[in-house]
Parts: sequence; structure tokens; C-alpha cells
Amino acid sequence: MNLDNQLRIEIQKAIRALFNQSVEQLQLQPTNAEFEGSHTLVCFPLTRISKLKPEETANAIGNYLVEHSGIVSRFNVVKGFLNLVIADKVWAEVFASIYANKNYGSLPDNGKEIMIEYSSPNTNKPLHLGHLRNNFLGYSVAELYKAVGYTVHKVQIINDRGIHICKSMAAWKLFGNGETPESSGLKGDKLVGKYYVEFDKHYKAQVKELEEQGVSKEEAEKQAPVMKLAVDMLQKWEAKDAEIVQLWKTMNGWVYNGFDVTYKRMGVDFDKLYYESDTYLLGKDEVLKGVEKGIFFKKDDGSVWVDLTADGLDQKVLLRADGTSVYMTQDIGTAILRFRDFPKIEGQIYTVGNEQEYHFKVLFLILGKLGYEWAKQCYHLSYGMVDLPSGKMKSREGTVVDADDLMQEMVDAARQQTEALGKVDEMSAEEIDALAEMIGLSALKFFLLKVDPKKRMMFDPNESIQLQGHTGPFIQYTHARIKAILRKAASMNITVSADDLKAIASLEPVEREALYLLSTFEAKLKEAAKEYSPAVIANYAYDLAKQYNQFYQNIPIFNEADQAKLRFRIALSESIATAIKKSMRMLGIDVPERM
RNA sequence: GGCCCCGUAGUUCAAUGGAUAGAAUAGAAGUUUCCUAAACUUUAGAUACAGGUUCGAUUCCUGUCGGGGCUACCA
Repeated sequence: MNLDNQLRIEIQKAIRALFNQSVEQLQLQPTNAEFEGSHTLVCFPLTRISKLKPEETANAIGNYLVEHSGIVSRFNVVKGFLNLVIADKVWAEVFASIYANKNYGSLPDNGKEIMIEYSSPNTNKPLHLGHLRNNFLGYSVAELYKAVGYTVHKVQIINDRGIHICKSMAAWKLFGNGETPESSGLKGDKLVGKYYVEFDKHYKAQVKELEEQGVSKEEAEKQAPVMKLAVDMLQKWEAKDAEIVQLWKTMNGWVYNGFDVTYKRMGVDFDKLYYESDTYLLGKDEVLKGVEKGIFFKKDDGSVWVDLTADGLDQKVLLRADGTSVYMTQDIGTAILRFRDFPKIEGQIYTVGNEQEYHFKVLFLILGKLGYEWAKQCYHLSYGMVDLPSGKMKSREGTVVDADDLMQEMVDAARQQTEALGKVDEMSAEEIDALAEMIGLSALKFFLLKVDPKKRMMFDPNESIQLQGHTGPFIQYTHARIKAILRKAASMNITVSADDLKAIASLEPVEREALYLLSTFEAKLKEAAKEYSPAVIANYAYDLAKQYNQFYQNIPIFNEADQAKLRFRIALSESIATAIKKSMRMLGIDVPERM
């Protein structure tokens, strides 16, 4: 039974009976902690039809509900707020149905399919903190869509082509002395990243040297030998030069092997990978077709443009004068390819930073102009940057927070804390390793996911991520605590049936509050998916844990003499643990049995 | 210059136009006799500024100040 809907129906009935009118939208909100009740009807907007003062309106509806609804036991009115107390026997029924529902926390298959893109790194640098937010977000939104009934396809586009990877290749060729991940002991992505930095270093030095010889800055930037080599490599790559293609494959392979290790530790995965090197030519074809159809236009120098001034935007280049692709070109190709590969998807979600909002606005407009109906179903899941106290992360200034390093630091901190608390003395070394991994990543993921994705957020590397308070480990700890209770209950052969629960006569306030939270899980899920916001679920999981700890600390369980109450409390604990576990899983976070 | 976002306790984050603006952390004071103190209880502390709309504004509108992003034949 859906309490919220039930209550809305009863309130509608009351309004019809009392005022002989109906309202489309009822303002129902959780009751403030300081008043008795769980659901509050805001009555100010109803005065228009009741022709009564807010208090009188609230009292009239309250009285009617107590007399006729069968679910409201009493109420109080504060100004125009009608605070409703749901009868304990109704709570018992609500809980019995939650407890018996094996699919609690997920909605039935809706037959729809959707695609979500996330991660999509360049292949010249290792993953950093920004990628962590991106990956955790994308993965979690995919889980949210699964939970509300979608079939989800997780993909990424790998920007494996272009001048950036050629820069690493050029530097490696000139200064690498044949270094490999094996010979250096470096992760492949780190090794390639190292040569990207090398490139920059030598490039700057060479430009400076040329400038000192009297060459203009502009000319020096073109003449610098490393840059000349990189550009030469790009041209050869496009011409499919065997040697260059081989080097490109080798170095990209190193990067992929490195990324695989990082993704595995992050706990994210993909159903299909798209490579820019495979899609950019399709994009180019589509753009040229668009020129024929008159959707795009060619300038005298041969470059191809789209005119979006009628849509309030600018003109954007789609092909350079030399015929080569830009980023937009390949994104057009990739989108089209994806809808060919997965014809049943209703749309696509792009998890990409908000600095590219303009880019996606343009992309979706172009796809629409090309006649693709699904362009309307494409959504840019735009998230804010992760800022450091010094501002934006800048690779040149060495302020980039490396993903692998940060995960390791979190796991180390979790291990230290875990061992210091001395609760894991009986665990094996392997079990402690696994637990530290679970806790450390939880702290990191929760930290990044609890914030509204749209907003910028701060990360201070000097202040390690907390393990106490509003954190993943706090929620994990609550779960482990509940599991200890359930183990004890099992050892005492205590079992609970749904019928037991319906027999509960009275509830403690903290129990009602816990039941209220459990009853809102489905609504939270829908809200989170609709808003593309794991933060909704993160905060829900936190509320559950917080609420349970209050219950745990103040209400007796095994010392309760009334066996029905005792069984109810065990069952309540079990359902909270389930809700926590499922919520956390949607965030990509696992919860331990003990910690 | 044009366009877009953001300014909430010392700090990091919450708050479908609704009640006395919630948490966490840092600070102060407590709690360990069922079940795990990574917890619980108490306490102090904030809507940048100025107008406007509204019964009611952190939320909507205008302006000011402050921060960030986009505005490349980069990605």
C-alpha cells in the first residue's frame, strides 16, 4: 500500500465533501520534528475554495479525516499547517507490506531502454578527481534508472585520436629511450601521462630558445621540434602510416591497461566502448551530407559551418579548412552510431562537465536539424567542477589530484582507523584488506555523490575526507550494527512473519519516524532518477542511518518483554538494513556485515 | 563585451514558494549494564547587499557587489 497516495485520496475526498470542490495539487510535506505527526497538509492555498481562514480550513479537513478516512488517528493545527498523525495500526500495515515485498526499493521493468555515457577520458593523461566525480555520477545514475525500471546501456567515448595523444607519442619517441610500463614499473596511463608532461616541458623550452634567437612567438610555437614531430605524427596517422599507427596502438594500449585497473578499483564498468578513431569519419560523412542538404554551409576556404544564429547561438565550425574533424564532428557521428547500435533506446544521457554546456546545446540542435527525432531525448547531465582551495585543478601547475593516489589514500586512512578501533582483531588479513577497501571507497564516493551534481564542490586535499558524521562509513557502520542484531536474533531463533507485524498496537515516535522514511523510498527513487541526482539517494540513506541510530540508542530490543514488539523491532531493523544496502548500492557503494 | 551558473553557521553540504532555515565538522558539556561509542544527547553559530512580486521568498523578478564557466578551424 502506498501511504502517501492513500492519504492524498482521503484528503481529496475530504475537500470534496466539505467544500464541494476538487484540487489538482495538494501540498503534502513531512511534518517538522517539533510537532506531532508525520504528514503535513499546507492549507493556505485551500482557503480560496474553503472560504475559511487557514486554521479553520485545516481543522475542518483534520476532523473529517479523523472521522472518515480510517488512516488518520488525530491531528493538530499550527497556523495553516495541518499536521496529521497516522494511526499506528496503519503504520503496522504499511510496514507489513514493505517487509513482505521482495522487490522493495525497485520498480518493475518498464520496457524502456536508455543509454548513459560517462567517463570518456582523453588517452594522454591519467584519471583525476574530476573523473572520479564523473564516473561515480554516471554509474550511479545508471543504477537509478535500472531501479526505476529501465534497461540501461553504459557507454563511453574514448578520445583516442588527435593531437593530444600525438604529443605524448612525440615526446616518447624523442626522449623515451624505449621505456615501457614493464621496464619502468609505471602504470601505462601514468607512463603516457609522463610523456605528455615531458612534451610540454620541452615544448616550452624550445619555444623560449627560438624566441631568444629572434623568432616570433607564433612562429616559434610552430617551429618547435617536438611540436613539429607531433603534428607530423598526426598527419601520418590520418594517412594510416603503418609505423605511426603501430606506435599509437601501443601507447593507447598502455593507457587502456592502466585505466582498466583504475575503473576496476572505482567499481565502474561499461557495456560498450566507442572510440573516436572509429566514429569521426562517420561524423564527417554526416556533416558532408548535411552540406548537400543545405543544413550546413561551406566557406570559401573549404571549412564547413552550421549557422545557429536563429537559435540564439553562433556559427560553429564542423570541419576545418583542411577537411579534418573537430570534436563536434565526431560527437555527431558517435550519437548516430549509438542509435543504430541500440535502436530501442529512447534517449541518451551524457555525463559531462558543465563547461561543455554550450557544446551540447549545439550538438543537440545539429542532430535535430539533421532530422533525428531522438535528438529531443538527449540530455546533458551537466555537473559542476570539483574545485581545490586554490581554485581549479591545473595539470600545468601540478595541482591535479590523481584518482589512483586519492583512492589509495582513502583506503589507507580507512585501514588505519579500522585497526585503531580494534574491532577487527579476529579478521584475517584478507578480510581487513577488503573491509578497508570498502570503507575507503565509500568515504570517497559518498563525499562526491552527496552533493547536488549540478553544483560545484570543494575538495581540500590537505583535509582528508571524513570517516565520521555525514559520510559513507557512518552509514556502513549503521548497517553493520544492524547485522549484529540480526545475527543475534537468528541465533535465538527469532523469526518474524508479516502477520506478527499487523498485530502491533502502539509505536514509539522514533519507530514511526523510521517507518515514515521507509514508506518514502519509492518516491525518493523516482525523484532521484527524474532529477538525475544520486544526492537524493545519498541523503536518504544518511537519514535512514541517522534515524536508526536514534532508535538503536534509545529503544530496547532484546530487553523488550513484549514479544510482539521485540519481533517488530527486529523486523524494522532488518528493513532499514535492506533500504540502506539498496540505497548505497545505487551509489555504487557496498556495505559490510561487520566493521 | 555578450551569454550561462553560483554567493546559506568558522568550514563542507541540505532545504517541491510554506512553520522557529536543517545536517556534518571544528568549539563547549555529557552518555558505554540488551544489541558494535565510526554512535547518541545537550549547547552555541548562517540566507552577500538593496529593492520588488506574494497571505508567505534561501527559493521568483530587478539592480549592486563578489566568485566561476562558456564565448577556438582545442578537446
